[in-house]
Amino acid sequence: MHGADWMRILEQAVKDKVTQAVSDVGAEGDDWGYLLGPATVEEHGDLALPCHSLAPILKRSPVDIAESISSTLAPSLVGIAEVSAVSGFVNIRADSEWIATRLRELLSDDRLGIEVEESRVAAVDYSAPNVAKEMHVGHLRSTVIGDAIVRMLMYKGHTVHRENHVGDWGTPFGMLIEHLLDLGEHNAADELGMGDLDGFYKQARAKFNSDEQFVERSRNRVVMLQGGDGETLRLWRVLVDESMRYFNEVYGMLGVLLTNDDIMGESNYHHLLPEVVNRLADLGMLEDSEGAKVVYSGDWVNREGEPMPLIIQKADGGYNYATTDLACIIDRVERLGCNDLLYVVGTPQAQHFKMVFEVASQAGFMDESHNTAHIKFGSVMDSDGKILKSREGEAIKLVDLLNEAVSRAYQVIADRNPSIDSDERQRIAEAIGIGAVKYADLSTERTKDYVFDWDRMLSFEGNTSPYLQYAHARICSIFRRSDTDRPLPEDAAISIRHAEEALLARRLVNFSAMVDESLSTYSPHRLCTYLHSVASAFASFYENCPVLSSEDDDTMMSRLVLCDLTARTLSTGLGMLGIESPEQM
RNA sequence: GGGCGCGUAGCAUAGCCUGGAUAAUGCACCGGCCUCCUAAGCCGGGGACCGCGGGUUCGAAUCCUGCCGCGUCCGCCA
Repeated sequence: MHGADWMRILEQAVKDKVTQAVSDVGAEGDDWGYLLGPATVEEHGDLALPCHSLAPILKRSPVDIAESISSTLAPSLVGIAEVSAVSGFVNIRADSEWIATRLRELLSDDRLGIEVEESRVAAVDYSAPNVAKEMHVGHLRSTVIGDAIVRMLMYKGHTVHRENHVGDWGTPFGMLIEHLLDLGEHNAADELGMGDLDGFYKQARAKFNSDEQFVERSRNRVVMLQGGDGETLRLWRVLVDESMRYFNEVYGMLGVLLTNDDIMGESNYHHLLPEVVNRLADLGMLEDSEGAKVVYSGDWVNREGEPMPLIIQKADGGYNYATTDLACIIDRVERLGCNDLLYVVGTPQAQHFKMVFEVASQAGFMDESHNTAHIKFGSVMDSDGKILKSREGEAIKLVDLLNEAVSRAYQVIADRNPSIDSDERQRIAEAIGIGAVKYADLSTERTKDYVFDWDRMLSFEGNTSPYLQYAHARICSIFRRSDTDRPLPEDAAISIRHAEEALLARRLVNFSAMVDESLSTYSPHRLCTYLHSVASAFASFYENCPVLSSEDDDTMMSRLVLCDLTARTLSTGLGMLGIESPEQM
């Protein structure tokens, strides 16, 4: 297990010696190095080697073996780590001096140890709001998680295509366009531009459910839209543009990277849909089912236990979302040259994506060199344990949540730090309020459902982004008060003497490993957990190890190094999560 | 009915992929700490049959299996 703390650099430094020591005690043949892992009990050390599985091979007790290995290993790790044996475990603890040297390396490294990887090309499909529908808290997850993954990939040196697969096509648009006409184009555009998407959609839906004439008009309008009627397309464009204007406002508030350049709505893949059908037909994969063209793949079955197909083209000639998703794959592989196809989409679509990926592979739209991942996330539930849907009318608008978060943050700053003027206060309130909302979503394991809790989203205490930002701001405050400029001298002397210094130093040295762990599993929450542990270690250090009033200049400089690295680790880490790090709060 | 996922202190979560020592964190609760670098904080404390039962293993929250509960998906919506 590689939890919140995994001292990868120590593992790399000692691995060969450990393997050697194990074989020296007689366990030859296999490579037993894999037994080496993070110590689960912090007091025992940084790394541990459990010797129990060697016992049957060596015919000795684990305690005995651990002691043998320990005494062989200890001399070879002088200057790196201390070795001890406790109840069948060999424990390895990095020397303070060795860690100090690692810190000095980080001090002069802008990337804080995070390596640039061989560059891949990735498409990250995320956010994907629906035109003329309100963005509610359910959209937050995809947008925020996707954005964090994009930032991590970019930091690691990959080329990333952000793909905002906006719902801008399909049968509802007949209804929406007719409603637009009923309201009067100008009025409707105003309403949409004001961000009252919910009202607009619900009114349209209500008419559709009660007015047969309206239903008829809507149907006709869909036909005109799909037939490419000029005026209809123009009206459709109004809906899309007004909605996008509103979405961009929300993106701006949220501080995500998405812009108009990233919009690749469903309508963009229109021209590829016949191509999908043709290619599948040429491969002989298409079968007829009551007039529809479908692909049977895998062993999916429906309610009746019959094989379940992926529908490619409906009997009426229309296309399905599966077809669009296949077209996307063609586009991303062939036009964009992507290696990684990542979809930040809710868990309910898991089966759909499995089927789509399967068909795409079979059809040769992609091959073994392509990595697909459905980065699924759980649903936001209401207090009854039911999935939260905008249609139900109870869902909280995302903008309202964000505004509330900012105004609460504004109030807290006014209470705690009245010296900050109101412009600056507003700017900081946005960083803190928005950060808190994003962090609340990012910090929990993404596949789990959770019940929406207003207070949870708006909390500024405990494992929240304000806690991390607070640590950062305190450090900035220390530097403001000191007469030492950053960046600090590269040859600064570092000495780790107190327990609080040692704990903080250990955390700092693990940053790059934790970033890699977080990205490799597409799990931003791991980075959150790690950053919280850094901030927490800093808070203890801050209380117990005075910096500016240290006993001597060397101690002060050493502590300033810890402060500097902590601040940079926090701001870099928060930056990957799309959260700002104000210098005061 | 079948597929997938989830179940860890009062609440909310991490740990599960890759098995290891006393199950970690936050909120809430109890007790301490601001003449001292920002108390959005720190220090200490209580609180858990890791859903239930089997199995594998020297060792299981973690792997396998059965059951229970909840969620979600299951052909022309996306």
